Amino acid sequence: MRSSSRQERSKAEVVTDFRRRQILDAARTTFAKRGLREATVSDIAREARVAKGTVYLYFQSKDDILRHALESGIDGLREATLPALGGHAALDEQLTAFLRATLTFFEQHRDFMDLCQHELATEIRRKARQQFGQIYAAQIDAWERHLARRPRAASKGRPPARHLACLIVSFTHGLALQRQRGWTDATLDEDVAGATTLLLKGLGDQ
Amino acid sequence: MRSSSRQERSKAEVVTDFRRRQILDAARTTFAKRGLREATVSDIAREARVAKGTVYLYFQSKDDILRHALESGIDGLREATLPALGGHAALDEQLTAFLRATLTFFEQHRDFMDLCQHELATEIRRKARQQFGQIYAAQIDAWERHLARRPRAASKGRPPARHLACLIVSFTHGLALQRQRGWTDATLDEDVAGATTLLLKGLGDQ
Amino acid sequence: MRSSSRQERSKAEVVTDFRRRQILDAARTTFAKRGLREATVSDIAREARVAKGTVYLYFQSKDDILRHALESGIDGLREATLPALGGHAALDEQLTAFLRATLTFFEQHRDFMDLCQHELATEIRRKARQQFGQIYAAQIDAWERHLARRPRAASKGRPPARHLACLIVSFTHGLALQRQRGWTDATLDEDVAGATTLLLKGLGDQ
Amino acid sequence: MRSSSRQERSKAEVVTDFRRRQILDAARTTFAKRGLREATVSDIAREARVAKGTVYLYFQSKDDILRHALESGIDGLREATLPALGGHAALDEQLTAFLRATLTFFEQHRDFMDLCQHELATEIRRKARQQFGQIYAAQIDAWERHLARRPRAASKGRPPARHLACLIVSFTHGLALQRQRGWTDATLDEDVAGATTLLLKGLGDQ
DNA sequence: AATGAATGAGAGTTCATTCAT
DNA sequence: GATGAATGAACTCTCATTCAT
Repeated sequence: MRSSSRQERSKAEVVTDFRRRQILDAARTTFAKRGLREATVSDIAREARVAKGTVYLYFQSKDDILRHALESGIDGLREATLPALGGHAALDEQLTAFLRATLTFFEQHRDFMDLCQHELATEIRRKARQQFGQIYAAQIDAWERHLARRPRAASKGRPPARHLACLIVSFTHGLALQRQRGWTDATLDEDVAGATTLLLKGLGDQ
Repeated sequence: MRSSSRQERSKAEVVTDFRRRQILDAARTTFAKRGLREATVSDIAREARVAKGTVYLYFQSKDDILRHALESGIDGLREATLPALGGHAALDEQLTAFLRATLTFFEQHRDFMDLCQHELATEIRRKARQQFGQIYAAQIDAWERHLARRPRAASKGRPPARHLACLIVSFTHGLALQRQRGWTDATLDEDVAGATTLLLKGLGDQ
Repeated sequence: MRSSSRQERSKAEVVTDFRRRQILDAARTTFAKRGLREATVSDIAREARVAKGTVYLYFQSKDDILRHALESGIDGLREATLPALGGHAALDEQLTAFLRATLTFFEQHRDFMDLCQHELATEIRRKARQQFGQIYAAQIDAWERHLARRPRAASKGRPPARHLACLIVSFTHGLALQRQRGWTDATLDEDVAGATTLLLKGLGDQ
Repeated sequence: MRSSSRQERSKAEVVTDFRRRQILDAARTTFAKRGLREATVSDIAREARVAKGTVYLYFQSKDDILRHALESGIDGLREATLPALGGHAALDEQLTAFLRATLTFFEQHRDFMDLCQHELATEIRRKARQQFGQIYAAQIDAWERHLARRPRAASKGRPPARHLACLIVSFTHGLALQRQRGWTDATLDEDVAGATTLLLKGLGDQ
């Protein structure tokens, strides 16, 4: 009896998780397709192939859906990019890894990142931007630490590591956006390689 | 009579132009403050100090207002950045000029660019993006021409000029966004100088 | 076999009766607590500690629940007040008994009567009111018979028994409502005694 | 110019007042006809012969409409009944005046009083009831003062004036309800006369 | 030309009811 | 028999647009 109850519960949890994910996926798609405000709850429900009311069994409101969609997306970006900066690899490998991770993430979550870039309104935008800001700050910190490890890091006439770190992150982010919007015709590999080379030389000591 | 009619007409045109500009300014402000969908036509009218009905004398719809607001903003970006790339100055001066122009424009039109980055939906977003894309393409073309002029531009082992041009534009754009969102603490001059140095070395021939 | 079937049936009937009563009690409580429309079927089911679907095994609809809840409540009022008027007691005893019965019933079924007074809508209200009307009519009839029995009942200059009966019932009902809403600070006994005295003198022959 | 502006303003105010009254009247009718929750804003708008949106130009919400409808109704009851108790007329005249005022008000505002008696939910019901309570308290106070003025008012064996005042008010209220619900066939005059006589004798000193 | 009251389509949300388990 | 997830009709409220003044 007890184990049955446990099974039941875990089954219910699985179903709930499945439904939430199903609706969240539909929401991301619909938000990206229609726009944040233009996407109606009916649209989301239709995309998820459930009734409108069902959506409200799993989320409290349209805003709640958005919050959760953002949250999981932002977590994804953090997890995709920060680990690549943790190691002690050489600068070029590090650059390549970071660029690839960022560009790949934007590529794979094109819809979601698009949404984040374009449609967040007022309150929620502030929060989301803050969270993105934290990720970028963490990326900059990681790069700063990394650059500071270089020999002659603080040699005279050289820009401080922090500033260079900022530039790396800005560059990477700009490249990702540019690619995401289709304003480029290079392959991902070409862009990663080109940017690595450029940055490597740009940061170089000679 | 004719001249009077002309005067009348031209006077009417002046008034019409004034009203359109007045409403467009109010629209940009309101769109930036409230968000694209959250900004109501009433808000815009109030900000422009005219009655709601008056707005519809000068624009066909809310979407029409947005289209015109975007158009003039995008024109501004084009005019602010492309002329800086037309000359035959040295690479470092060119880089500095371009970076400064872009960053300054984003700074001065923070609200508008913010709006363009965050809220454009579906149809209109596509069009606006296309127009931005044209500007970026023009920037890339200009840079490509510029880089191609360098001695040994196409030397072996060196990335093609077009790709480097892409990277310059991406980098600049990324930096502008980063600054716009307040995720940096460097001054504009510091960022321009730092980025110029990095790019100059990154593009260098040594 | 047959007797087993009978037993089964009667057992099933007992269970059914139990469930119906259980749900009806929960419904009365919930209706009184939340209001007629504000009380949801979920609320009622939760209060009855059964699943929402179970409610629909015993009642056809929310309205059906309400109908049955009202019916049993109205029956209660009838049974509480009419027997007190059947006897041949003296006028003062009769008055006291009637007043006490009515006031006590309202007191004990405060929630239910509250509900009846405040929330019945349209169709069902009409029916409930009709049933209340029948009770009041029966009360008036009983009082009329009672008053008509008095010596010199129809003496000249005296209001007809029917009218006096109406007044008694109105008075009693008004007093009950007043008490129910807490707009009085007298005890039930004081009100019964005071009203009896007043009516007794008011009906008196001197 | 100024006077024109004033005229304009006052004209606008008149129109606004008219519309509010128009909608409020429609609301009272609809609330009474359909029930408080069953009456939709569309119903009210239709009854008022305006569009749904128009209702929201004059009231903030459905609840706001209800609040205003109640307020004006409750004010009406207060103004209809309390002045009749202010004078120094003889007891019988006072009784007649009070009974007639109350019964007439209920008769003329049958729909509204019906609504107040039957459908107020939770929060708003509490407030409305409180306000009704204040009116009844004021009526009781007035009666108490009046009764206390009688010679031998506090003579031994006689119920205190306050209690008698309560009974008068309860009686009147009960009679009004009874009439309102159609559970009587006497005319208003007959009921006023009958009740006056009964109370006069009931309160009498003989 | 200018106004703003009026409109009504359409949004988000709730909940009585059903039905597969 | 009992469950509660799923449903979708119907609600309240917003706002782009119109039009009589």
